[in-house]
Amino acid sequence: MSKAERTKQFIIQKTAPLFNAKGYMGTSMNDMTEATGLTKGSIYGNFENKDEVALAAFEYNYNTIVNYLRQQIEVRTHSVDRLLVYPETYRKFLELPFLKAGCPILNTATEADDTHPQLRAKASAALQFWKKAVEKLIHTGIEKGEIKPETDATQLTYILMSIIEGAVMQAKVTGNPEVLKITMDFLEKKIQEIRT
Amino acid sequence: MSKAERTKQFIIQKTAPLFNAKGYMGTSMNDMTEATGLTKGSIYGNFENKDEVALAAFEYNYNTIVNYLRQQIEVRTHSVDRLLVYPETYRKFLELPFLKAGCPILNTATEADDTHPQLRAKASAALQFWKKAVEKLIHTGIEKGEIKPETDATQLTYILMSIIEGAVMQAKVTGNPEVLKITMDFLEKKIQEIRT
DNA sequence: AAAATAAAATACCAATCGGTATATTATTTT
DNA sequence: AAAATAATATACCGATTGGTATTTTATTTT
Repeated sequence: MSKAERTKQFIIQKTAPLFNAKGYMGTSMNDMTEATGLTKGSIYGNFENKDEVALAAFEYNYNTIVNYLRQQIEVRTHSVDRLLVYPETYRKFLELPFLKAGCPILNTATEADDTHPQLRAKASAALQFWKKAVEKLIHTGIEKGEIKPETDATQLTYILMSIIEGAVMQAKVTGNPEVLKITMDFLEKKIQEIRT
Repeated sequence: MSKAERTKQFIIQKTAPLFNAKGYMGTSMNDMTEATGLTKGSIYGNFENKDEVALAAFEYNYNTIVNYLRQQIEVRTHSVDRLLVYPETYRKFLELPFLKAGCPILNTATEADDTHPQLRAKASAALQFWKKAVEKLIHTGIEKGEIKPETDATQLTYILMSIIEGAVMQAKVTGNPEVLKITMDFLEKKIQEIRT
């Protein structure tokens, strides 16, 4: 890895939490130089513009969560236990350092949907990816005989994703984890119900 | 109503859609003069600063939805039918002009939770108000014998709110109403189940 | 180690940001 | 209608925005 490549990664890693907490519009070049300790010239030597950093930062934030979830899922064998990783993770999201500022998909989607086509596309693709991953988990579970074959995979997937995103938004803005506890309890029960 | 009061309302009405679509940071004073046709001096003659307009705009956006929902609820008599107003409304939110840019609570909450304490507080209060309104609808339904007395009002309320907000976010950013159809179908079934 | 190259810092740019003092125009009140 | 007042427009402010050309400093390659 060249010096440039290392610096590039360093900039992404240092600015990613900023973009997630303050948004694209709310994060200035000055914020970025402060967070990295680098000068504007250095940042622009490694990135074309602010957009490019923001897009890379979203990718970084998103991958951090995906990697965490993937790791948690991998160590479990039963498909139902694997599905339970989602409510178990988001139940405690306020304490997870990389989720403290909330879900990057949610944050990016609401800011960018009417303003930033490139970021919007990335958030949209992330949702599609998430949906397919959960659906596959359910289908594999059915094939393995661990999940009831009559389970509506698409419906359960959409319910899981919607409840998580909606509850995360509420818990974050109110500072009250109650909604998280109640909805994740419900989601866990709903997932347990499809066990064969 | 004085001229000043009328102009104030005019400014709020014209800038409110802007704040909902582009956010607080994304809406500039220039955007506001363009949307109103007024000059900066005129806006600052009626408001202390941009913050005050943004707070009033949120209130306006929020009240628009509350009034719409209240009106839809009022014309129904049965508590279950009243609850069904929520999934029925948000199922078609992409077509409702005042919801085209998405839910103002969702948009404001995700932008302001880490950046703008005043807006954050308003979004938080709006959620609390919504929660109490739905809970009361359920409790009244139980008292009137229209809803099963064993219904967990708080749980159903949180599920309703979370699913709606999560599905709205997804439908908005992907442009695909599928998630809305599936989750609102589920929510309607879930509401029908508590009918006595 | 010297030369060549790559990366980072400095110093600057025009444009836009939110905001204001003052002048002008409408609207009320007398 | 005149005078007083309220509301809007004009013209400006310093600060900050994203971005760049150039110089200085590190890092590679020879």
